[in-house]
Amino acid sequence: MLRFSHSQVRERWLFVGVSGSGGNKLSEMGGEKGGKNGKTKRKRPSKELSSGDAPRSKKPEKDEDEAVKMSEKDQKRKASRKVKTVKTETLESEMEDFVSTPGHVTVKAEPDDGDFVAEKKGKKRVRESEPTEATACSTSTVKKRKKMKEEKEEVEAEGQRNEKKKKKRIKEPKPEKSEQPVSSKRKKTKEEIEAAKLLKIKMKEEEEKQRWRWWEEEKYEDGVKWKFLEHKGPYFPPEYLPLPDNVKFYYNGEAVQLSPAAEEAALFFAQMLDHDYTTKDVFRNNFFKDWRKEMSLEERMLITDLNKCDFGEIFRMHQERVQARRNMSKEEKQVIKEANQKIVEDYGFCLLDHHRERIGNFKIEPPGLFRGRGDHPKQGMLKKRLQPEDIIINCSKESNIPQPPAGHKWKEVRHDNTVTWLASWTENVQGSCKYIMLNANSKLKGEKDWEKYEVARRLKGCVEQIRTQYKQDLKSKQMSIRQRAVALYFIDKLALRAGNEKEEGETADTVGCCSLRVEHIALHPQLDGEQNVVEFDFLGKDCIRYYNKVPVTKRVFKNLKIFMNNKQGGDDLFDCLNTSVLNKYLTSLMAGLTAKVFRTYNASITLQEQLKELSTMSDNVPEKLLSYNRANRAVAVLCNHQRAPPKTFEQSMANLQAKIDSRKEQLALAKSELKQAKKELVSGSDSKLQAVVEKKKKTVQRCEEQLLRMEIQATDREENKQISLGTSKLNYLDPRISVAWCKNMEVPLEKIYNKTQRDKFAWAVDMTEMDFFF
DNA sequence: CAGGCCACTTAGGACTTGTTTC
DNA sequence: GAAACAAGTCCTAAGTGGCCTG
Repeated sequence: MLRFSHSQVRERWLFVGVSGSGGNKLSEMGGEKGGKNGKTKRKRPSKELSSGDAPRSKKPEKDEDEAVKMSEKDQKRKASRKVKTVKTETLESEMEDFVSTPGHVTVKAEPDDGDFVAEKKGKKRVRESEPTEATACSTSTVKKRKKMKEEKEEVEAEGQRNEKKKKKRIKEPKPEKSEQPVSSKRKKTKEEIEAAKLLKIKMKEEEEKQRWRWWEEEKYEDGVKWKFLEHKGPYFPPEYLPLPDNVKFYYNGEAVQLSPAAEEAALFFAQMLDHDYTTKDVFRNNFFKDWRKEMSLEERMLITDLNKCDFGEIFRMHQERVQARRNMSKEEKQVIKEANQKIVEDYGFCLLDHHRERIGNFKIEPPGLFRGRGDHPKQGMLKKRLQPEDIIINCSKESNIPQPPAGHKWKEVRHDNTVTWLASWTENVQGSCKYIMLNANSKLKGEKDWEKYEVARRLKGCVEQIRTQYKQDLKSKQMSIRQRAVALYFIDKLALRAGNEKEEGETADTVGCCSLRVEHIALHPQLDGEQNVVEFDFLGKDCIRYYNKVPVTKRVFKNLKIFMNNKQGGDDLFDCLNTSVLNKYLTSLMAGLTAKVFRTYNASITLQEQLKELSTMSDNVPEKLLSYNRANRAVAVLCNHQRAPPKTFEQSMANLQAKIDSRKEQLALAKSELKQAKKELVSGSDSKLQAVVEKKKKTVQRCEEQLLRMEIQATDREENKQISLGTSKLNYLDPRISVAWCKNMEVPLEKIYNKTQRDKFAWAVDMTEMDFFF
């Protein structure tokens, strides 16, 4: 069953699972990996993925036979493995075969105009190839435009946002949800409500006034991120509190008093006992190995088998604590909340170029057990407690340098204004760097975000040329160029990620475009009435399964056949290509162009096109919002942004359906009552009866509206079951498209963006006019 | 180039808070 | 006022891609 109504979306973008198994999450796909093969990059033992592993919910446990078969296969694959170096081979026999095939001239699926998709329905993709008004919104233009508008609209001195607010007040007599008075003891008087509203508006205005309008300022010279930076340093988690005396750990049935370090690790494990993780061998083994490192010699001598460990009492204590926290009184919760607010107030902000900016993650990550995603080889390893001695601080020389906690020292204090982080450390599980950085609504993040969309808009100007070129390159004599062309075709058409090389044995086995292996695709000359279908089945970022059946052009199909020739499942599909080569090429075509820009570009352009196609001015607001969500959803499907269906999905859907049904009954009743009233009115017209009719009419109308709203909600929710809209909204969709749409459609921005999102996109909210065009 | 390091963006799930409904 | 549900926030893992060195 399709989760998304594809008919609403152009064929080009959506080839999601015809068979219906498409897009299922497979983050916990089973299958043991073959042995570790040193720390070589890239090549890794492969899993049986493409052979049709069912989604996790349906997947049967692998039996032993299968496991044996697999390891044999793995070994063969390993034997066949070559180290991937980027070669430049000339295609000889294949080339001949390819060029001499007359087929490619008449391929239906590859019209000359370069439109490689839409032909399926005979529908032509309209691509706005004419240049947009201005690709870059320079600050001066912004200012000028703003000024002009202000004059034109005779806005008061405070600027256009106030006007907006006024409009809002008129348009939306209903206060925002959060502004609604608490349904408290006594009803507040109208005046009080009004006063509260005014106060809220005033506070908003105040906030607006304080907002740093960095987008109206000159940019710094290249590489400089700030001129002054001051902060308080990171906030450390509380020290470990040993278990109470009545809670014991047992080994082999006997109570054992553990040393603090070992006990803390035991608690980490016990806390996770109700989680699937603790049943996995890899997790258990990794944990046990690391736990033993924390033990004293005696403990290590005694505790040799995790299966003989009994964490029951610790687990129950933990459960009780969780419960107790839940059962806390309002007052107690309030106290905690206030304490947390104080911490945020103290540590959550920094001073950047004399503006107070919110820090994104000012808290040091607490110790615990590493929870990798999917089949992560390091899951269960102990994530150590960080000390100030592990932390590097970055701030201005002349600033108030943060004090380390008493009795401690920082690892280093540096003053590097070419980076955006305030503190950093090396994490012990993967050995990677971690950073404390600013919030998404900060200048540093916002400016970068804006820049990202400007690069994507520049791509719009030359994308057709690039497409023409890579279609040409499909015929190249050089294998590396052909592979580059096919990879680019996938990246552009399917919005695949670049696919950097990964260190084997260090992370879960996931791939992107350049790291695809032969086993990840299957070629079908004919499938479901389509020709030249490529079936993708692989785990991408975060072990999210990408499953898709895509008709491709004959040339691409043929090339894939060539690439797969004489290779085994575990071999790289693009053995003459990697991301660095690809990106170098892309950058040569356009400054700033890399593989990921295609994702941003295609996501944003899809949103813009979908909005244009789906939404109508005459719709009411809920209908417009449904259209917006559908456009957003088209992007999420394109980018394969999935989520686990909410646990309560079926139930809440059923509830909603029940509500719809009962409302339907109400509507029917109201209608018949109206009919009756009308009849009575005809027989004896008097003003009382007239009033009754009017009243009934209103009831019917209200019922209809409510029903419509609920039905829209049901549709929206059903279509959203396994799709996550947030990721694309936050990372791929140029906010100016949404802002302009809201203005054009007269939809309040609050319906699309919540407070946090409006903050993050403040630059776009402020500068976008109705005529914005991506 | 390869390979490592570094900085930064993108990502889904867990957890918390707010709202609605009974 | 509690339960159910939705929305919003937090958390940190997992990507991308630049740069440097040899």
